Amino acid sequence: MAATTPTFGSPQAAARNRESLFAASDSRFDRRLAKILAHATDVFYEKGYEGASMRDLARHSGMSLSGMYYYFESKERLLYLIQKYTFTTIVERLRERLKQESDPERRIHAFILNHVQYFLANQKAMKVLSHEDEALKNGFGAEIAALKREYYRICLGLLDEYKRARKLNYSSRTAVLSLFGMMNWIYTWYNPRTDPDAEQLAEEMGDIFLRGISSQGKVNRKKKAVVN
Amino acid sequence: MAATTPTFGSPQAAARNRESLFAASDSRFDRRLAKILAHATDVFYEKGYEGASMRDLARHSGMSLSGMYYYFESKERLLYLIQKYTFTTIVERLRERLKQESDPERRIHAFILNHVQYFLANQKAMKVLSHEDEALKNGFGAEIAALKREYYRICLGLLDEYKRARKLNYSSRTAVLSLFGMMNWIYTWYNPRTDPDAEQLAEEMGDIFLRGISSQGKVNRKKKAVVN
DNA sequence: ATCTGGTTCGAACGTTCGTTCCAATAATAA
DNA sequence: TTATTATTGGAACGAACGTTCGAACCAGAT
Repeated sequence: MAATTPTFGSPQAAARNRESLFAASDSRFDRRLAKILAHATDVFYEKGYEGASMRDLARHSGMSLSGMYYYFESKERLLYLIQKYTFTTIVERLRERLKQESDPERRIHAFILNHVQYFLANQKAMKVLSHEDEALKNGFGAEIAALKREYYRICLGLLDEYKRARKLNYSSRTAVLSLFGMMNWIYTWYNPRTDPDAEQLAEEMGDIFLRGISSQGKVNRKKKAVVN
Repeated sequence: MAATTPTFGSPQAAARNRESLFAASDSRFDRRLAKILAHATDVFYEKGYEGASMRDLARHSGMSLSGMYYYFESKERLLYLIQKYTFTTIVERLRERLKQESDPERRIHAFILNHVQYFLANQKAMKVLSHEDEALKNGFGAEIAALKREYYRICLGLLDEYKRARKLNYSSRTAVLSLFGMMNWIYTWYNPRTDPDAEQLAEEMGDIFLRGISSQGKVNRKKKAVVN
């Protein structure tokens, strides 16, 4: 219940970040909050949600421990704000990209490119989103879970489209989740100095995945040619 | 240094689990330790390493808090023992399976089947291994990291074999890590009541992956046939 | 100069953390 | 039985945790 109807330490702070989601960081308050979220993302990235203390977060934000509570009511809500913003943004961008593509195969490529690009451009936030999946309880957790389900369903829809258009028959669920696994695992191994950039990585993964789901039956042992 | 030359609370406990790795759970001590590890795996699975307290672990083991320290010197070492045992076992089983396969494609399938089967049969331990990757520091962490590298290299070798045998040219590194992503992500979504069993899941993922890396160029838009 | 509302922080609250000490108990050997 | 060793747990340690409180500070308006 504290999750759905939170009591804020200060009435000014309360009215602000309740619904604004600080997306439009206009006011002084919103701008400062956005900076705190950015620093908190760094700390969560390095120490994990449980491992990071409010004192760590305060120190990295250049603010006192108690001062933090002027901007959010609890550590849990801080994580929630980070995850919600990150997820909302990636879904937003995806929707814009999908508007411009109609071919089922290209739409899947667009999905993958969007995910990988955003993932690498915001690696820390995306790790916090992927890794701290179970950290939020009750209301907070439910809201993020809903966003996740929405994102999942978009991808599922793309794969169903593609399956119908090509008359294939794979399990869309297994395919979606395998694809998510490929992409979300990136944060555990990616090294920007030695590994390919976002566009190339998206292409490699996209090729593996699309070829993987695109033919019936087992792997052919001989070379193939177009017959029709 | 505490990691490489640990001091045990009790001299009896010290000599035991130092090198035995409790694999051969013969003595009373080893059997009890194995049970504690099993219960601790459950708790780490549900609450994470940082989120699980020694008091949680003790309660689930039906033992007093201080009694736990007779079996291991620290919470960190407890996680280390779980991870080391799990990883050692999966590598062991893999080596046995690979002995029986010589065809490069079948060897990759064997790798995937081994991983997925063990993953689903020991889902909790495998989540603790995958998810709590950065929890161990210094000596403990280095040892697990070495096992991980070994496992990675085995898979890399299999993909290189396959690439040479089929005269393909994908990036083995990206391929390995994509495959690991697919498989290790399972713990975030798998539902034994509704999702396919290990053999079928391994087959689906194996098919996606192998077809994905098996052809050159882009996805063909037409049907294919064997010509040679 | 005073007032007002937004912003900051030092100090402290009560709780929980991992770990230790040491006495008590159970098992085994003599 | 007694002597010895292996195992257990109650109580406590100091440190760290998330959160709260109230006083202080700062800006801009009056």
